[in-house]
Amino acid sequence: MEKIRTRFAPSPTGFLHIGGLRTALYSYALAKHYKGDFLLRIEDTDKKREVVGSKEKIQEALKLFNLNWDEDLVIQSERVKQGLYKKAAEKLIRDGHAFYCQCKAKNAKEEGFSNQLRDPCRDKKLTSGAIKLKVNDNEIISFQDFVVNKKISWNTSTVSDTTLLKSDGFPTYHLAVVVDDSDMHISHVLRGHDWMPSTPIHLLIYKYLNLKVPEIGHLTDILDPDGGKLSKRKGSVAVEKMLQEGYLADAILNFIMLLGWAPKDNKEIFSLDEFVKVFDEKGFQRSNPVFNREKLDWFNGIYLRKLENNKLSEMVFKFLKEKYPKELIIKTIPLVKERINNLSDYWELASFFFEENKEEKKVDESLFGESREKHLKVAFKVINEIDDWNKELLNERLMEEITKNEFKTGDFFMDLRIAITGKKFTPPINDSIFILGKNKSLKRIKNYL
RNA sequence: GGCGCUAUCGUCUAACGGUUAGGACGACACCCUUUCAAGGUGUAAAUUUGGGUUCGACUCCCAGUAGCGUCACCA
Repeated sequence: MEKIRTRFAPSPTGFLHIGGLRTALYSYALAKHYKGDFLLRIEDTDKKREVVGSKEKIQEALKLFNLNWDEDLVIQSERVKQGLYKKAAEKLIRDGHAFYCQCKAKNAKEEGFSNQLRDPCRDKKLTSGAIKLKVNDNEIISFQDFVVNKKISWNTSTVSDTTLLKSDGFPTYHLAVVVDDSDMHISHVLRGHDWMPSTPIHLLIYKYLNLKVPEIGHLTDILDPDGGKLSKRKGSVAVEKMLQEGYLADAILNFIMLLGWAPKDNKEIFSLDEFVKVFDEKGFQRSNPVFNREKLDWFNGIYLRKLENNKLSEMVFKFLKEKYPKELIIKTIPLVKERINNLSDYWELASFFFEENKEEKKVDESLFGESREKHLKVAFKVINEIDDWNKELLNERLMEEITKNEFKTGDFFMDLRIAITGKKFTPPINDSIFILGKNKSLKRIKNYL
C-alpha cells in the first residue's frame, strides 16, 4: 500500500480553534496509525485576513498537544512567489478549462452576476485578469468520502465558474489546495464538513490538471449546545483560552478524540499514543456532535487526579501566576486533589490557607450552629494544649473531647470548619488545621469566642 | 430557495438483518463519611414520522419532517 500522508492546513487568521485541533488530531492519528507522515501547511493566501503572530501560535499549540509534524512547514505565500499556482492556472487556460475575467469583485453582486453559475466573461476571450474555472454543464462528478463512507455526486450544472487565481496573483483556496496536496503527495485529505460543497470544484481541477485525486473525507462540525456551529460567541472554543481556564491538554485532547470518532468497545480514556494505536477510518461518526462541557470537566478531573502531586502542584503554582508560596501549595494539594475538576477550582477550595488577615476578619456568623460557643471553646483548649504538633494526636484529642462532652461529631467539626475556613465545603478539617499551624488556627478560633 | 450531508437516552456513543437496544457524562437514590468531593452500587432516560423489502429492520429502500453546511477575486 502506498504510504499514508496527511496534512493539517489552517489559515493564520487567529488562535487554534477546538475544531481545528480535532481535525489536526484525526489527521495525525490517521497518518501515524499507518506509520505515515503528518504535514503542516499554512494557508495564507488572503493577506487581508491574516493575523500577525497566529502562524506561530498555531504551531505552538500543536506542539503543546504533541501533534508534531514531519518535514518542513509549507507556507503557501512562499509558493506563490515560485509561480506555482499561476503556472497551473495558465495551463488550465491553455487547455480551455479556464478563462480570464475582469468583473469587479465588488460590483459583481450589484451587476447581478453573483447568482449566475456561468460567468459572463467566459466567452470574452480576455487575456488578463482573474482566472476562473470553466465548468461544463451536465456532467456527473463524484468521489467516495472516506469519513461519510459514501459515494457523493454532483451534476456540474449546479457548480459555478469559480475563481482560481485572484487578480493580485494569489490563488484561491480551491486552486491552492489541489496544487499543494498534489505536490506534497498527500494521500488522505481530512477537512471540515463545510468544504463538502466545494469538493466538485476541486475534483474538476484535479481532472483538468491531470492529477491523482487523493482520498477525501469530510469531518462533522462540532455544534454548540444551543445548536448551530460552535462559535467564539458561544463559549470558549479557542484552545488557548481553554488552557487558560485551567483545562489540561491531555483532557482536552481525550475529549475531542471522542467527538466524532468512537472505538467499537466504547473505551474512553486514551493517551495520544493509545489513540493512534486504535484509531482507524471506520470509526468516524457521520452526524454532528454537540460540545458538552460537563463531559470535558469530567475528563479534566480524571486527568487531574492521574497527575503526580508534585506535577499538579507545579501546575497550580503556575496557574496562580506564581503569586503564592509553592511550599504551601505542595502541602495542600493532596487535600484538594480529588475535590477539583479544574486548575481554577484549587483557589476556591484552598484560599483560606493563604489569606493573611483571616484571623481578624469575620465571616457570615449565621453559618455557625447553636452550640458554637461550647464547640469552639473546647477546640481552642485542645489545640492549645498540644505541644507536640502532629496530626494523629490532634485528631485523637479532639475525638476524646467530643465523646466526653457528648457533642454531635458532625456539628462540632462544622463549627470548627467555619471558624478556620469561613466555608461550609472544605478539605478535611483536621488535616487543614495541621497544615495551617497551631498559631493561626488558634487565632482564627479565638476570633469567634 | 438551489445544492449537499445527517438523524439511537438531555449529551457523547455501541449494537454480522435476529440483544431484555449496551456503555459513558449529566440527573436522581443508596453505601462510605466530621462538610464537600473522590470511590462503590442502583434507578429513570433513546432507535424522527409514514410507507415498503424481509420469516424477522436501529440496521436495507422510498417519501415526509427536522438539524447542519454551503452558495465571495474568504478560507
